[in-house]
Amino acid sequence: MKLSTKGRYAVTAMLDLALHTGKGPITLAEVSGRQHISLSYLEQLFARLRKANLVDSVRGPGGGYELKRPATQISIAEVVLAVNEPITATRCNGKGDCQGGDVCLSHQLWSELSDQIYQFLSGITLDHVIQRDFVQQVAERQNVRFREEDVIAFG
Amino acid sequence: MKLSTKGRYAVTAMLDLALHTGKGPITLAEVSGRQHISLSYLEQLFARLRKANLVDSVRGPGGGYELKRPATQISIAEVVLAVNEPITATRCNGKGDCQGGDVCLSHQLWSELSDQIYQFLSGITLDHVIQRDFVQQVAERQNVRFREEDVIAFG
DNA sequence: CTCATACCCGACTATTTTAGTCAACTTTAG
DNA sequence: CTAAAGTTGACTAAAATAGTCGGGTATGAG
Repeated sequence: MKLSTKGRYAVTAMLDLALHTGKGPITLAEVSGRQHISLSYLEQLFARLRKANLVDSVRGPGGGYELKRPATQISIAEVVLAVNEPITATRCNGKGDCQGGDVCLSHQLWSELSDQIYQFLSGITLDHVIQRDFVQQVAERQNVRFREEDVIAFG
Repeated sequence: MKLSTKGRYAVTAMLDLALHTGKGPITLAEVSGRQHISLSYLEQLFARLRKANLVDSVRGPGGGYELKRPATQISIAEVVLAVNEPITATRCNGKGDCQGGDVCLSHQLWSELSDQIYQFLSGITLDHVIQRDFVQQVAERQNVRFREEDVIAFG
């Protein structure tokens, strides 16, 4: 699992699509304008998103992209994986280069952790993020108290 | 929040330290040998880990590094943050460059998500990773917690 | 039909990050 | 003193990131 600005751009763009569903295809130009991501870079990202079956493309005038599945059915993990090369284990690529259990320990530990992060992000859909943000804004408007949930949830 | 090979190296090295506590300081040469990370690169990483108060250094012969706090008190999030520059928001760095709420939406959305990942990794300590079964439990607990929040927020 | 719109694709490039090298220096145990 | 170890800074090669450019191709509106 890898999280970088690249994944962030992809997720942001997908969230933009999710926020504007139901009005037909969205052009990348619109996304570019709204989210300030260069059009050409978006084209690269969406080429991968399309290959990963996360979006459908409609060519020609009036065309654009739309989510292939509803926002409730697309996880953040899927989006991030779609645009990122799988992380390489640099040495001992599972081939058996490394002798002794101790040497492979690092990869084992990391892969253990990486799995957990993946599982976590698999549980968050595009819809979750949009709704959370909405809640946040409403809460802000109502001048509700400080973010107590975080303390409760993760303390 | 950013996850790359750099963070992985740092976490791996810290796990190595955690696995060898109680026998005095560990030299970077040892870590390098065991985890196959170049000594010079480890030096760079540990310079940051030291500044972040995650490790203590002992100079001179017989010296090395040791965890500043017990492995149960150091989270993965701390380690990753220590070695990574904070992720930049590229445009509209909170200064107010961007007019209109719509423009800043992307950053809001991402920061929302980034927070969640950070909270998740804050809940995992070095010790948790070493005791593998524990990781599973923590992750499960937090996953459930996250979904519950959504339901509550919505309901 | 045709033309503008929008996706599609590959090559190229600048910048940043990653990963590592090298050399000089400081501290300190023996 | 001397050798072992951390400390620091300058440097660099390779890769990833974040684009740009320029030409395609499909297609719906006129």
